[in-house]
Amino acid sequence: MTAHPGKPVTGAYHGPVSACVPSHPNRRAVDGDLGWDLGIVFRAHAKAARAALGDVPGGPRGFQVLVAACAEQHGSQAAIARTLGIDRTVMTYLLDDLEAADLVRRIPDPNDRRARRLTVTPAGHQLLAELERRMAALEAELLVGLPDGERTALLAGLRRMAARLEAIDPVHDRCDLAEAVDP
Amino acid sequence: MTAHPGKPVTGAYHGPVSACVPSHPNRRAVDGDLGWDLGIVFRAHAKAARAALGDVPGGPRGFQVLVAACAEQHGSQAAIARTLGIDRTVMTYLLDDLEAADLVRRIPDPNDRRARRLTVTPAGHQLLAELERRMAALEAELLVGLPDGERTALLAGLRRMAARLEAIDPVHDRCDLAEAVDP
DNA sequence: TATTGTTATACTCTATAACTATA
DNA sequence: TATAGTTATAGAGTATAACAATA
Repeated sequence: MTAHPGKPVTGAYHGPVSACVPSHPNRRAVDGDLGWDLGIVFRAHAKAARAALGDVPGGPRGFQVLVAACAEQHGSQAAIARTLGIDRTVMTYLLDDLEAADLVRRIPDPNDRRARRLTVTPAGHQLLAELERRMAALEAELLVGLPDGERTALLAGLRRMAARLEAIDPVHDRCDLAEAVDP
Repeated sequence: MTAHPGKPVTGAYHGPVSACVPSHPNRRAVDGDLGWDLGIVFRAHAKAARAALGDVPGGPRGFQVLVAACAEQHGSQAAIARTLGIDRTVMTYLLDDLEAADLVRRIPDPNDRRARRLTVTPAGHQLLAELERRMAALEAELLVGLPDGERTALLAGLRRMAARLEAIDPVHDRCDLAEAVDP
């Protein structure tokens, strides 16, 4: 079972840009305080996801690994770790638990005896289907209250933004944006 | 100076809803994988913010406290901690550093001898102005590439969503959404 | 020499509880 | 009894470096 990590993104933070704070009188409502709203929405999603995936071995990251292992059939640990932007040492702990729960299996790569290919077990596929239902429900629940038009606009905007950010600087080391910000 | 916290939200995580992974062939592009995109955008902002606010005593949270203390003039530590959703023990460490840097001051509340009111020093105000410039630049930089229409739609959608989530369950303990998600 | 996967260690942040002093 | 603020302790999570096996 190991002692390892599991769930990242613990909790609070992120910053209001305007000189005031949400629900405060002199808050600048128009400028769309990206950082603050983003933080609220992100944390709401993260918290709901943690709750919904609580029984999955590595929590949300275990789920991610499951998803990625399913998508990249027989990818190596390292490949999948890179895809997800998680450290390979963390991947080891994660897989220890996922494998112990019979959700994935590490199979020696015949072509490269250093590597191990990941396979999702039948139980893994079954759980994955269940988890995706949960996540879809969760997402729908989060978006309740947004008119259809706004909802699609929001999702489209987020997708485009995410795509651009990924293009600039894939997953892990993302350090470019800082330079653009200079006194 | 203390040993204290500082920067939360360390790094990776958050989950793709679809059975696949970004930039992977069989990814469902239309459903707008909220969790995944949200994670990318959030982390990009968080990382840029950490870099931009690196010299501020508590990092992004120090900035937040500064902002809140400025908005809620002479609010008590506890009040501001509640506003920001940070623990009062963390607030202590944060303020130790902010006060040591002469950015805020703890002034005994004459009406309640247990409480201390926070005041932003002149140096604090000056720094705050500078930081807000940086944060605005950062936000603009993040949104580059989004057509004007999409940008306002995205910000509006985020704001509405955040407002609703805040109404459901203010800042800290946000545990309702989980119930809506049931097999 | 570089890479895959593993393990061990140290460090950072957070959560909890205990304590003082007021109310 | 409850609250404001502080302090100390233990825990979860991360990052780093070192290692063995292979390329």
